[in-house]
Amino acid sequence: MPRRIKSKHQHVATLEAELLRRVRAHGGLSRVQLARDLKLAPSTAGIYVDRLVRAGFLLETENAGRETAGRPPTSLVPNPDGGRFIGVDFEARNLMATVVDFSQQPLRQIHKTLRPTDSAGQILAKIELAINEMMARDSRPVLGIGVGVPGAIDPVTNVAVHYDFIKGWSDVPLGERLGERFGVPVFLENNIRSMALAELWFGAGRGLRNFVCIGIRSGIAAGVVVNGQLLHGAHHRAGEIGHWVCPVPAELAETASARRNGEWRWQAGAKLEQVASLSAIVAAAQRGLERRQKTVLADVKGELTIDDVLTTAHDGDEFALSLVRAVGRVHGWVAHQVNELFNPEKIIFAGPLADLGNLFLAPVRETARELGDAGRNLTIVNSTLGQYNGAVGAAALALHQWKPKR
Amino acid sequence: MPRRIKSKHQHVATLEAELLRRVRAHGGLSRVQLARDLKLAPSTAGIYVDRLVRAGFLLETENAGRETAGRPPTSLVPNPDGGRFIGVDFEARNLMATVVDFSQQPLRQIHKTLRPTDSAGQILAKIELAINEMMARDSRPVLGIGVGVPGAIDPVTNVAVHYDFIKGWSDVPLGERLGERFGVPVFLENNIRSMALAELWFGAGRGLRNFVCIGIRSGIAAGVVVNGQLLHGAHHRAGEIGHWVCPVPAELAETASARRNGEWRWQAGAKLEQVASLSAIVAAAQRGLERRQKTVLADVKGELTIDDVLTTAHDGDEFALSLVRAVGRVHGWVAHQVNELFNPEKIIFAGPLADLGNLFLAPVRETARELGDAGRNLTIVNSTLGQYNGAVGAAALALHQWKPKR
DNA sequence: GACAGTAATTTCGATTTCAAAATAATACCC
DNA sequence: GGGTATTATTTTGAAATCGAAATTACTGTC
Repeated sequence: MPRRIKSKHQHVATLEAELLRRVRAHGGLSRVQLARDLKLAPSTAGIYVDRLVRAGFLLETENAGRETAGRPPTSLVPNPDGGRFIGVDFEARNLMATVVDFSQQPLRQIHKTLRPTDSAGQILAKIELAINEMMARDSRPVLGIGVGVPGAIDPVTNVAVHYDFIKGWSDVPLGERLGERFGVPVFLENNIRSMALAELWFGAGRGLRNFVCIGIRSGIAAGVVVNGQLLHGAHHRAGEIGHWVCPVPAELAETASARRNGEWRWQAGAKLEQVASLSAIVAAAQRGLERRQKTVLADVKGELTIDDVLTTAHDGDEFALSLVRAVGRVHGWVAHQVNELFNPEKIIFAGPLADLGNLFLAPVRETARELGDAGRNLTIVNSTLGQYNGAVGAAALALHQWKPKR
Repeated sequence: MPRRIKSKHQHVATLEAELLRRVRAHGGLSRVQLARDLKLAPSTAGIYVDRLVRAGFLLETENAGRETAGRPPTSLVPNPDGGRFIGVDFEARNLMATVVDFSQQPLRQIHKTLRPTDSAGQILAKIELAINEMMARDSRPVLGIGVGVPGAIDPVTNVAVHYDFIKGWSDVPLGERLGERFGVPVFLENNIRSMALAELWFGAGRGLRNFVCIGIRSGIAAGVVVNGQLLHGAHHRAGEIGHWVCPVPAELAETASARRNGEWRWQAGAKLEQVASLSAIVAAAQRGLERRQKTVLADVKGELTIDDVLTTAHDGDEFALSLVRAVGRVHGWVAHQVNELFNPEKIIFAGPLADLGNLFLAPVRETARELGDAGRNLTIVNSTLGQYNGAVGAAALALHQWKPKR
């Protein structure tokens, strides 16, 4: 399907950007391989590559010992000194930022804590502060900034539309504001979707064209990649499975009567976020403590946090483990439903639960297998990208959307 | 994003096909409007349109009284005499076929009944018979054949991979076979997806870029349109929500104990197809009769059919109605889940239940609204295309995929 | 070490597509 | 009825891209 681009010059820049993307994704390509990949004539690929080499975005490298006959290809790699990109990822509690060089190697990463009481303005200030820190101390120019924003965004106007958990976070013209402040292009994306991009380019989704990344943090959402592209939906709200109505395992039920029978239960209007998110786990743990469950969590001083529950589970506490397993079973159901609807190659779980490894993953897989035959074709894995996941994805977003000037 | 096509000539044909698609979708466009739509220079659009007019695929028409200043545009319409396309749609019980002219006006439609005992070979023969009937009696050449196939297909090799309800229906090289027999290009698509295409081009999905069509027949599946394109998934199995694990309303529960409390219930492993498909309705009705439910269905002689239940519901029988409403509630839940995940502009229900109108739709909408706030942005409708839905979609598939020879 | 074989890249018109300017066909105003 | 504004289409020369034919830089063989 041909998709034409407005002006001829814009089109040229788009093609150059596409070449850069390929080279980054698959380091060490030759002109001919690029031509084949992008369905260009070899001569055309040559013209563009030469231009990019001359502009300092690509480097020609010697390639190591070769076996085959024929003129050896000249391998191309992105020039690390081509420029830098900054990625920021935040939600209600945390802000992560990273800088990467032109070959997408991370240079530096920082983490800032946000207070739940911070206003939109204060958070904006902290974002700008973080970006400032990342810009400093380097001769290579910053070419773009990517931001993973919680809640809904409008990628056309680059406005952050709304997020429940920050006061006054409505219609924030984030793109415009940062663009003016720093004088470089700014790219926004929803934050679970930028995590999915990180998986697509660096993580478990590398090389795949169809996968789903499910992020479990305070809320739950999915980033869906179809044909190598992120799914946005009609109003950029695709993937909000936190509002899915789901079954509730006994361990996570709120009322005593619901806990009584061991089976899963349909509870009118039970939302996935209220059943199987990090905050739901904390709430369930607290209910357990009120019931005087036998658990080392009882010794925790002060407010119970999700880290308490997860480390306790990791150390083998039976109660904490039972919560993790129950949540895993719910997400096994989620994986099954998602698999039947999308038929992806892989489902990737991201967030602190994924860091627990098999403690979380085993019940997910087991439940998914019980529910569907198709489960056998499906790979379910934990993300291994860690907590800078979203920031790296945001930086990569900027890097991929950016186009060389002509 | 530029997508380049192999050979230059193939690309030209692709562009011509794209122009034809636009003109058909939006009859009466001018050269300039086409150029704007496809982001071509007006001069380029002119060249291609001229070629298509000369080839007899487009007609220039006088346009009626105009108001605005400026040179009036010359409207373009597809030439009905450009050729014909045949569409076939079948599942275990029925086969529908249609011919449409080049402007996608249906010329003739036929319906054949299939026996559950028919073998793959017999069904193949009936398909060829139906196509033969559609080819006859017309001077305009048949340019392509589209087939809506039940079960999984491989659109690359044009092989029908598998379908449970026809004996021996595995790896049928349908595309190759029909192509050799009739000497024209053959295009395959899964059944429900061709219904979604019909909605996209002629029905409730016209002009939309994101919607979901849910087909309720013997099984249940969804055809998902994202950015104006059908979703296929990694193994062409996307949309198989018939295997979703869903809640079960009391009216549809199988066991007496499950029926006891009025609430919905989570039943381990209850699959949507076993709960809320046409066959599930018949089964639930039969269970009701065994319980000696008061209903006019008790008077039906012979095997109970889905038509019996639906007409009885339409006539106001309280028991039959309760089944329809319960199924409607389940699909309200389905609509909610689909909406949260895809964020489509519309959800369209197709199949015999949709023909019941509000009897079915009201409980769907009510449940969807109860479950999610987002439901307010969402339009849920019944298909109005009737039973030739799939066949028309298959014909349109051929028409849209077909490219003029150069 | 010359020579064939092979694959990558470059060269060289030819074709496609573009942007901008010129032309055509209408409505509206006086 | 003639001039002006407006929009659609066509013309025109230039830029992008192509396909095929050199050319280049290797490996392997005698």
